[in-house]
Amino acid sequence: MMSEVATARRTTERLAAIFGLLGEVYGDDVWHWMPDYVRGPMDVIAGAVLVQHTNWRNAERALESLRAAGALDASAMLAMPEPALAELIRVSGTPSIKARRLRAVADAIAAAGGLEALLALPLEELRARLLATHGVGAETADGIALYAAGRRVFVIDAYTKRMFRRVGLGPQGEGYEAWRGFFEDALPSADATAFQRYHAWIVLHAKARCRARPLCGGCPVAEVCARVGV
DNA sequence: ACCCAGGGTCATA
DNA sequence: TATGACCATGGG
Repeated sequence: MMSEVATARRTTERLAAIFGLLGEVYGDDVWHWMPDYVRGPMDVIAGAVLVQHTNWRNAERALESLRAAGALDASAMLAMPEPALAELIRVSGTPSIKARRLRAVADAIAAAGGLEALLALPLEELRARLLATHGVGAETADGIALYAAGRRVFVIDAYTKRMFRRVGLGPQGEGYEAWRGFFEDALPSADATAFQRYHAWIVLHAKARCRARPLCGGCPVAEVCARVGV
């Protein structure tokens, strides 16, 4: 029986090996997966809401629609009737729901005294405010904290859980906080920029035709799957 | 004609 | 804590 310390070290080594290989395949350009039209923090925040249960293609169309209407801005969203906002983002699906959520986020921004003020809050305060916002759950909140505020937060999504469970890694339970803590604790030397890359790589890898047989042969990056010991 | 997509809320047990 | 209905559009 390995000691707890040895097990933890082994976990860290395996994670380092996996992310090292993913890095070889996908490169260090974090923003490669998040296209050019994402120009700033507000784009990231609005995009995080718009992409919920929707593909990026449609989320980006909705984002461009907002930008073209001058509505990619908290005060502009609050000044607009909700149905009008919904119409702008219809293409991303569930328009009335997302319009309400965008306005809730805009409220949170205004309450904090502006976007920069919100993003500058201490991490725990930032997470708490985001989580208290209608339409913002754990994943969306952490996505904002990581990519808009540049905080050291490991974003957990369905891809991450599936992929790492497949290789026998992960926390005891399946709860969001357990998963987040697992990566943050097991990767002590990784900073916020590294976490941005890691999450991007996981998404890219999961979308690389690994859906049928995740992390095994048959996908374009099977070498990664093979070399991490699946 | 299905099925899914980078979720979250709300109700239920 | 955990499961299910619901939202609603575009692409495969």
